[in-house]
Amino acid sequence: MDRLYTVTELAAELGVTPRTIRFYEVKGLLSPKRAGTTRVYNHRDLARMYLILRGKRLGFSLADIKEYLDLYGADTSQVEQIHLLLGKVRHRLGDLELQRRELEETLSELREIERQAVAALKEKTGQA
Amino acid sequence: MDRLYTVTELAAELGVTPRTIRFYEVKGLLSPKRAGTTRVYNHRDLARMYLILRGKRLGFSLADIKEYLDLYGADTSQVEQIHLLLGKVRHRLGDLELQRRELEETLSELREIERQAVAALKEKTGQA
DNA sequence: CTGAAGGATGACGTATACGTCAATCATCAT
DNA sequence: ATGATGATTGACGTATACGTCATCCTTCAG
Repeated sequence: MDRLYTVTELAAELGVTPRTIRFYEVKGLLSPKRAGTTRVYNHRDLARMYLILRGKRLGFSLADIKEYLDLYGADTSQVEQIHLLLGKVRHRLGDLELQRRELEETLSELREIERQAVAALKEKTGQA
Repeated sequence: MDRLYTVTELAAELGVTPRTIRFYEVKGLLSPKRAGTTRVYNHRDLARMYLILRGKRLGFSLADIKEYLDLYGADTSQVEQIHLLLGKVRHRLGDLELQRRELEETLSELREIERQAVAALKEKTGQA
């Protein structure tokens, strides 16, 4: 149905403040249509915001995220452009795969701590 | 061999600045011994720094990381303490597992973009 | 027509995570 | 003894990512 949103509505939808959304626009991450001076967001803007927020949860800076967003719908009209895109995509894939490895390590360490805590608990509570 | 380090040496070892390491101390993430007024770091401090830096790469704040570090070697002398620890560990495990899911999503999206780019390239370069 | 609600644009403030610089102090070789 | 080297403690500066007004416009119900 291609709903339209004001900043406030979009913000409410996403659990952020309007200020945040306007800030992202200043930073070049969004560029909504305008009805006069009023910002009007559509489903594409909403989708973009989801990507941005996920990027943030993954610990990326807005600058990183901007580059990442530019990978979607990049210009592939010229072979040169595609090569450039591939380079960037693969670089980012490398970053993410490193992050995943580190995440896995951290997860196992925490699980080990959990295991030890559970064991200690069993002992203390006399469940020999 | 239990080497000892000055701030500068430890910083060089880790690829950060001495300022960073001192800053972490102010924030309560490290507390090296002193020889007079001079900070002296050992292998445990080095290991702690590795954990801190990994935490940063995963996008956590220093405050988060401090809490995380406190999970290692937490006081498990009392059942109550263990329960508290388990709660914190499991909370953090939840966070990390969410992050992993989001990371996987992002990875597949990037791989899809990569796939499309490669396909477009094949077409353009006439490799029908 | 008018006033209240909502949106826009600055401008300034704040927390985090350091960088940079100055002044001081301790130590070690010559 | 001394001066260069390296460490310490402030204090201030900076980039990122917003929060918080204040002020101004527009619009729309009554």
